[in-house]
Amino acid sequence: MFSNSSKYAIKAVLFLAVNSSEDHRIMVKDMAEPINVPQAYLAKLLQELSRKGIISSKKGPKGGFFLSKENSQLTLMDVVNVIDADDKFNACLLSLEKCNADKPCPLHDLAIPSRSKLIHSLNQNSIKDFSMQIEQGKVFLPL
Amino acid sequence: MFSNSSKYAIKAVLFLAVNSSEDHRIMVKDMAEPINVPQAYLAKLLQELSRKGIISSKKGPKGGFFLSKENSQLTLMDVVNVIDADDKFNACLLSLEKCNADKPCPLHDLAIPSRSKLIHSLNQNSIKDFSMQIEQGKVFLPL
DNA sequence: TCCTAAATATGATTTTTATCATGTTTTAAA
DNA sequence: TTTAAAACATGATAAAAATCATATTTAGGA
Repeated sequence: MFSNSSKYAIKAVLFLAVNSSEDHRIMVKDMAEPINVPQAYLAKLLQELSRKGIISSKKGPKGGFFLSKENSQLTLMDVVNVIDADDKFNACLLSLEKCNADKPCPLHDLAIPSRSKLIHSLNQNSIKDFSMQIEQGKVFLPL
Repeated sequence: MFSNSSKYAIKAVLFLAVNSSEDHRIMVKDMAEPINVPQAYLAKLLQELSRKGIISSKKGPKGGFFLSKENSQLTLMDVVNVIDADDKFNACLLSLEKCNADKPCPLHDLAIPSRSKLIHSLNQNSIKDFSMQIEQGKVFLPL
């Protein structure tokens, strides 16, 4: 479903949402282990997310990564779209070009309703929404 | 969701379900183009499916691949499991080892109900069931 | 100002997945 | 019994994804 990189990105963003702030930045080396992602790979990912405006960063001593107010209003779909193709979620399960509601492939009607809820949630809920769920103990980050 | 190989395998099996029979076998070269899969790659895949007992084959002139009665009673999950890991569908969307109903990750409750219908259908409906749907014009194979 | 700590940029390596190529075995039919 | 058409087996190559390494830039603090 998600590429490895996307999973890492989601984990990193949620970790920042819960643990960082404008004036409490977090360094790569301090989040790599907690979220269980290879440090060098994570560094590269965070840099890309930063370049694309999904997360914020500050260089130099006392620097690190964090989420701005604006950042945390973005959705997880925004995060995923940095890495995976935009149409990933709309593509036919069998990758058939001509598959659509009129001429559905054998898996179409099983796949579409299945995914629609997930897609909707990824698109509607902000990162902030997710971090609130975490803080309320409704969901967990055993990352 | 599915690996490329799994998609190819599903397409090939459904094609055989609709177009082949015990005494009308189909050669690799005659199905590669219709289902839009590289011939050499398809050959390798079909051989693996055959070895694992998912499809049947006959060597030599007038040989080819086909589905036996028993083959067509198998499910698409059986097909997919030849190639992808068995637990692919139960794995957490974020690949978190400790994610479960008691301590769900932020995507858990979105993912599980989402996938359950698909998984159920892949497990319950036989290949024959799918080929009947195709023959009844309910779904299509614009492969 | 200078040193050091951090992100940044870039590229190399490894691993996995997908694809291609080629020789071997089986079997129907001439 | 010979030939040729098919699957079968195995390995080589290519492409993509994941991972690692290293030099550069920025900025805080002594």
